[in-house]
Amino acid sequence: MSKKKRAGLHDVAKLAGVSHTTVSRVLNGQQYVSEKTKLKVEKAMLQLDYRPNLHARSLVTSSSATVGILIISDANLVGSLKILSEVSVEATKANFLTSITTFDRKADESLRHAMFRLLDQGLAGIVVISARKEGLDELVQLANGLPLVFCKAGPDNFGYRIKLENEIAAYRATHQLISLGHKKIVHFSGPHGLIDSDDRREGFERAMREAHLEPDMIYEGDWSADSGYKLGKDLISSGKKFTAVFSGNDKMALGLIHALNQKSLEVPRDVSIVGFDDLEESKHYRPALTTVRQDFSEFGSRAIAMLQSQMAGEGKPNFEQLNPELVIRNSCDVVLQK
Amino acid sequence: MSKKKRAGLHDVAKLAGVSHTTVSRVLNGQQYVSEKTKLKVEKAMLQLDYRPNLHARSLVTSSSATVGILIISDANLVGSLKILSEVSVEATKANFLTSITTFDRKADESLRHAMFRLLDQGLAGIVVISARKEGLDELVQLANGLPLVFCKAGPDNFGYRIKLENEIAAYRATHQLISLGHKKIVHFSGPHGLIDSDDRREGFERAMREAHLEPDMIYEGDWSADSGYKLGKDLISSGKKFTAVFSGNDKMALGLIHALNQKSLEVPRDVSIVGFDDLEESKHYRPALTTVRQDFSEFGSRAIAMLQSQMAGEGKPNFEQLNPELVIRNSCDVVLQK
DNA sequence: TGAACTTATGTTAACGTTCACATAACGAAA
DNA sequence: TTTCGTTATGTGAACGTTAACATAAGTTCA
Repeated sequence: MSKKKRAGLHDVAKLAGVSHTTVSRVLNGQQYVSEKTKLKVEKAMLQLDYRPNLHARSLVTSSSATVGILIISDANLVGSLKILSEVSVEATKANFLTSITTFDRKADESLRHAMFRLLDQGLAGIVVISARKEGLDELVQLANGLPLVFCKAGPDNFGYRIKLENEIAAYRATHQLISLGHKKIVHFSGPHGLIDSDDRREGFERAMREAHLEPDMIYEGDWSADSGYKLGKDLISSGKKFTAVFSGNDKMALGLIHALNQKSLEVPRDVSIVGFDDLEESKHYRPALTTVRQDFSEFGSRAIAMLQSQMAGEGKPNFEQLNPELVIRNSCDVVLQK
Repeated sequence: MSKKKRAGLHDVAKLAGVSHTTVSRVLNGQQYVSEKTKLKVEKAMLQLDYRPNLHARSLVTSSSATVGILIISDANLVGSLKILSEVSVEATKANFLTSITTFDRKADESLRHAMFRLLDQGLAGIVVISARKEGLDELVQLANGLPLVFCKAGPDNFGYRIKLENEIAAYRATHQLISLGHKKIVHFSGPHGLIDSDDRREGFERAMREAHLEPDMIYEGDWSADSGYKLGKDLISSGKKFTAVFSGNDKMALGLIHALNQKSLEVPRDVSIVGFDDLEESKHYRPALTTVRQDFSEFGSRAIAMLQSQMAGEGKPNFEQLNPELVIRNSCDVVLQK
């Protein structure tokens, strides 16, 4: 319960018998400090348990070594949180602090306002994590040159963005089904407007068209297993013929399997299914799910690297895509005559 | 690309024809400002697009309206991230900013060091999210009176803590199995030392003992479906007799079901299972899982409320527990003679 | 009428840094 | 020796706020 005030540069300086500027120089590892005084100062710092006052530093330099993260929340919050965590860890490694703020599109607050929360802190850069691109242009303007990186969705004309190659992955997943002989293929998509949903749907459509199949059976869910279940029931009761489903994510695929099973339809005997995400547990579904593995692990390091390259003024906008991989398991089979 | 410097209090003051102190008073909504000048000042602020410099403010008040969140990462990162998100949202509602830092017990960094990252920022309070209690006492000391709240694990003698009633929930889950006539009940626990694992194991043991059953079949996993699968295979090949399993979480239960199915054992016909968590998808497992629902939704608001009560100096340490609920579905059945 | 509050505003000094600039000490080159 | 460059250190002014204190103007009341 020491009521003593924290030691400042001046206190250290006095103890070490030097000027506060010299202490500052030692603190920032600048040149032109003799080894001898450096040692003296460091000893004094230790002795006084000195810790620099970041606010004072930021005030004078008008920027703190902090990266801000703006999470625009949507259906798939967990995914965004994983990216958040990644970014935060990498930021720490690069000696940045992390400040976050969440924006909920349903809340009665403007995105502008949320962005100001970050901007007011005088940050070194901002990472925006969003699944929709609406309103994101405004952020670029507001940032006004401050280093900025978008994860997942981002404005079309803005260079610094990181996303998965959803379209290609979905193309491959669909193609897998087609190459097994399926022709009546259904797609369960995520909510309209989410970049993941849209990209995957487009990949599906492209694969179908290339095979001269009509991509006309598309059902929209909300990523939840519940919605997959509901969509499955709808699909079955619609009486439409289909032999395979490409689900926009694994959880909806699980719900679908449930719905199928309730009508005594088995996977892959009656219906083949490909999912998307490769959740840790997807291999334990019944049957084990063929799916697309997403690798979030590089989001963080790439985001920070992009931020740093902007800080260094290196320019070079680079649009990075991360490459998912198809994992073949038991939920698909060659098509039977029906 | 306006190269103009941001307007400060002085600029606003000059434009409004008052002193910067008056502007400061308007800014902070203090009394003793006439309506007339208040309007003048507000107009000037708007005109100059004034935004206060938080660093300058923090420097003089030596505290920023920011809550820090320290996440101590472990096996169940997703759970911690959900709490993080909750806390952050509630903090924003209460007009706090949020600064986070992650600490990985496996990294070659000390917990001390991670805590200093937050402490150095001169925060208004800190929320610690940890699944293990090791090393947490030190944090209380380091905080040195700064408002502090622990989510999940916390030092035994520290008042401000929020956790689920894991022990009671596990007791009920186990009791459910016992009341269906099961006697040979296995428990799949999470990693030793995690507060969730330990509490659930204790609840299991208490229920067993009260029913005069020996809680001697306890297997330790790591929360993953993979580990549940592996444990399931081990259990089966051990040849031990059992009719029910209380799994420490739903994912391990899923892995277990997988392992059981591979040996042509069906749930609940051959083995009854109760899980823990009630994941959104657990009702779509095959069979739908009887499990314990965890409600994280109050973690955030309670944590912030606790922080605020400490800031206000209200004292009153209160140890809050959140109450989970048993959800009965199809994975349990009365015991058959075996 | 003026003493004593209350309300409204201004003056000035912190807060703990960094940074531009001035200066001191010390060799090396002339 | 003088002069000059390099290295080492100190001085003092910012940075943009808040807060203690001083002062001015109004209002109440004896």
